[in-house]
Amino acid sequence: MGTSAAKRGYHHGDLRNALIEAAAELAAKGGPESVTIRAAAREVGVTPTAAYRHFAGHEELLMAAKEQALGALREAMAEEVAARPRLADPVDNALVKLGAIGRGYITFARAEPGLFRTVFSPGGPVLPSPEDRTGTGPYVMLLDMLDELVEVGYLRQDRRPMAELAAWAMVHGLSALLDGPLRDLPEDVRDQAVMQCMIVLGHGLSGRGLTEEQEKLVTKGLAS
Amino acid sequence: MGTSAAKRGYHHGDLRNALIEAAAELAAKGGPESVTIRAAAREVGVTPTAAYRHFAGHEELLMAAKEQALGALREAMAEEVAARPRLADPVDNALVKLGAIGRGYITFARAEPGLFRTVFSPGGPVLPSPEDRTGTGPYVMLLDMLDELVEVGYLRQDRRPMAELAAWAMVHGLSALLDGPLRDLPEDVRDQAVMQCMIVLGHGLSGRGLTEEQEKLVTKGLAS
DNA sequence: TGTACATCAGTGAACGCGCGTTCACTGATGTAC
DNA sequence: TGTACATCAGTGAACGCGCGTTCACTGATGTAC
Repeated sequence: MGTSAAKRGYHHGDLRNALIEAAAELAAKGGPESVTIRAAAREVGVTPTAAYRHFAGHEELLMAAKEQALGALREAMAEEVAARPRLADPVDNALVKLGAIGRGYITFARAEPGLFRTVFSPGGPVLPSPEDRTGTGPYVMLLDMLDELVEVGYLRQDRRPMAELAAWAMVHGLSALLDGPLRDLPEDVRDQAVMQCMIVLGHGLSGRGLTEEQEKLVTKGLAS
Repeated sequence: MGTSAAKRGYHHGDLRNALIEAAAELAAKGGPESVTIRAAAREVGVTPTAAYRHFAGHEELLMAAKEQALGALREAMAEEVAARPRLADPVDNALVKLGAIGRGYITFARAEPGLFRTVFSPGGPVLPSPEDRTGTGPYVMLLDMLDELVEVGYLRQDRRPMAELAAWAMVHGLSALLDGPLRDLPEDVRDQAVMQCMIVLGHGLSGRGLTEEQEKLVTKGLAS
């Protein structure tokens, strides 16, 4: 028999994936706290005990939900990037990518707050090691885009290190704030805020605002 | 009798505050999920029922813990700012403040992850309304500092709107990431990341990196 | 100054809830011969 | 092709846990007279 067997009778056929899907739905609705073995089993129409045939325990199911949520983020970002036309000017093209990546991230966080929280809940996935640039994860997309910014001459080589962290921080921070203390902001103000943050980030990556001495002041605040 | 009465015998004397303090300690140790009426009562050495003399229910205690945590953040930031010497050059002075505020925020998040998470847990405090600039809250400190950056001529008047959101987003994002996917970063890399983010933010606020056309590319990705 | 009494601030027992997890079990499946 | 049997994937009942919350209560406090 194939894997086409839906839930019929006693044997489910694909319970593991059904539970993962249910877990992701729970996460989408209520965040990571809503992901429980009992709730997932209930959703699928199966006894909680049955879940233990496929998962060692609650933690393993939650991990699967986190991966699922991360996958959804990846897709959302990739879509946003793919939706942009390729521009002739290489600098322009790279800057558009920067905007697309940021927008994809922030838009996802707003559209799927439960999943977004799930990805970044305590004990979530750790930064992939720098060498591991295989795959098409969100982080890798970001790294490639920044490398491109260097190649086209917008981002100075010596400013490339850690640029990904600054970009990520800006975009992640705004996403988190819009789902937190800024949640009551009117729609149009929110949109403006997103644009403003991307603009500040764009300017900031260029490194054309501060003198070297001023940089020291911002980071240390000790020298004169 | 004064309010100096410690927990003696049947009557506690200051149970409400004792419970709030216990709630804050629980939050510091285990984040907002650890704040329960039963645990707080246990900590104080009192029956859970007693707490209902002073709080309508669990939510009210949690709110108190959030306020407590926010107060701790405020103090940490104020201390960091106060620790900087006043510089003669007004631009330099404002930039130092920028760095101090950011560092205070990020340092607090790292030193007290439980409290930091509590402040920003779902249902946390909402952004104070723009008119309400009384008090010495973290947000007000930020607004004042940015106004100063305008006065001294570093930040262009027309870039002032929403600059606070960009600054907050950068600093908040890094704080969150360092407690999340970046938690395994070695100490020195972490420090460098903090500096890099503050530098990018400093450059970014100046608005001297992108042309107007490039700004549009980053925010829209549609024009040519 | 002493005493009766209202009020306040706690106790102790109990409720129902949803959770994770384990146990002995049973129905369904597939395979060796 | 048919059948015995091992194995797999579920069931159903139960456990203990910590939680929020409510109930009737009681010890301590302070105040009117």
